[in-house]
Amino acid sequence: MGYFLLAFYFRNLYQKEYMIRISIYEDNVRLSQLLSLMIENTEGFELMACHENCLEALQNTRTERPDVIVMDIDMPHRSGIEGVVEIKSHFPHIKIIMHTVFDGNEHLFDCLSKGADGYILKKDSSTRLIQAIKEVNEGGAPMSPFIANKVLQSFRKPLIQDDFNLTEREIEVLNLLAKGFSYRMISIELNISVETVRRHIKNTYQKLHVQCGPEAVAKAIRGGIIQS
Amino acid sequence: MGYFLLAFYFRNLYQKEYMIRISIYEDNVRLSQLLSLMIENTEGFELMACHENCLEALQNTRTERPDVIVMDIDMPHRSGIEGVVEIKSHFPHIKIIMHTVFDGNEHLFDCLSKGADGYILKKDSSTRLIQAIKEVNEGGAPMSPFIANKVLQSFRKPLIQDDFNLTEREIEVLNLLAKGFSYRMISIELNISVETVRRHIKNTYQKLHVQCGPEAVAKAIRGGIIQS
DNA sequence: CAACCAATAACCCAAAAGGGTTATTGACAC
DNA sequence: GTGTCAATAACCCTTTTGGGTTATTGGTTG
Repeated sequence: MGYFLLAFYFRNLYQKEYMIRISIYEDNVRLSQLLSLMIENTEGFELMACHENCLEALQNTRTERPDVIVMDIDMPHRSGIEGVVEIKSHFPHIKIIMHTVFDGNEHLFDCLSKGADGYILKKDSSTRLIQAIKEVNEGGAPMSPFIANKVLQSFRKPLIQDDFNLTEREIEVLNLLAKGFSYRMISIELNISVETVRRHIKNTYQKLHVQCGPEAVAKAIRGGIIQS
Repeated sequence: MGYFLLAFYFRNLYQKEYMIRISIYEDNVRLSQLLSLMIENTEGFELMACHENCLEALQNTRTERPDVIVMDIDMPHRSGIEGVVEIKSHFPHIKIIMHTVFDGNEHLFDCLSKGADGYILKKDSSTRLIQAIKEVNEGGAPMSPFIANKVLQSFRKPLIQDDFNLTEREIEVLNLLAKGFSYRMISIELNISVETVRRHIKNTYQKLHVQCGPEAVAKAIRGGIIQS
């Protein structure tokens, strides 16, 4: 009997080590019950708790010590995004998957910049969320296809991005200008006369339709002509 | 016999409509043969062609009319990235999945900004690529977990981003400066004296450790103090 | 209530910037 | 071989910019 208990104890210990500890923040009780059920019935998953808001997120996290948090955004009193900020600032290693109906850019990029590790839409199947929890726990970044696409699109530079026909030399000068070089310093740096520097800058202003250095630099950086 | 041929013809037509047409660009012949085999033996996939470089990418694409292109990056004569640019500029609707060993930021964000629709590392299993082709064809954005993570990380703003202790007013002035306003114009806009504008700008320069307008604007935009 | 700071304002002055005009040279294209 | 254009250079002249110094007012904080 003693051996049996010991074996049982070790078996549990062993299991626990490989269990993914999960906490949920979701104000829709029906949904959170569904999620709870699914998680509890998934091998390797251990549900730590379900919360209807993230007022005590920090407290909860300290006691529950989850590996992965599933976080709704629209919750009473305190948005899930605030929860992400708070949790990530204290426990940056804990993975947070956003689970929300919002598919707009606003919330999406807000969450990502605050450190969310995944973004799954509620309209996706619940099994997708289960899969996402595994993915994020293995270091991935699960996203709904629609979301992944938005993210990729955010990198696409507008192809119509004209470079305003600036010549290489003009761009070179513009770069130095943005670094705080005066005309004189630029002329020394490039081994040309100040007058030529002035000439390049004048041409640049005309092409960019601007009338002074600060405006030119702003336009150039925003337009991707000079690196930011 | 005539009926049989007709039926056969229509069956093929019918099938073709639901086939995903795929072209491959890959200079490693052993790998491309493997991929070819896998694609040809996947239901719903139709392999259009395998190319060892993308010198004729445009030509090829015109005749093959693929739905999805699997594109290596490191190929002789012409990099896959150039291929992406060329193909996407003429056929923006064709999905391109990068399939490469490069997992560095350089190539990754270069490809994404040029319009790649997916990014799968070669070290992933080949079945992952097959799955990715399906995903991208359905409008998703397949990425290796490691890559997805890099992408998400690129959104995380450095939390230590100091605002250099600029006051609201100073930021206001800086914004106008970046819009090409002279001190005089700013003073009129804000209904303060030119001297005060000068004062704000002087303080701003000190806080930013810069000595002129263009440099200040560059630093402010890059530091996120003023919107880009 | 003293200390601090943001916002305001003024003065001096030298250096830098910006607009206009003109010109030469070397490449590349038609 | 003529035209276009990038890169180079010069001159003139006015306005703007930027560094230094000093000072007042009102709000916040210890």
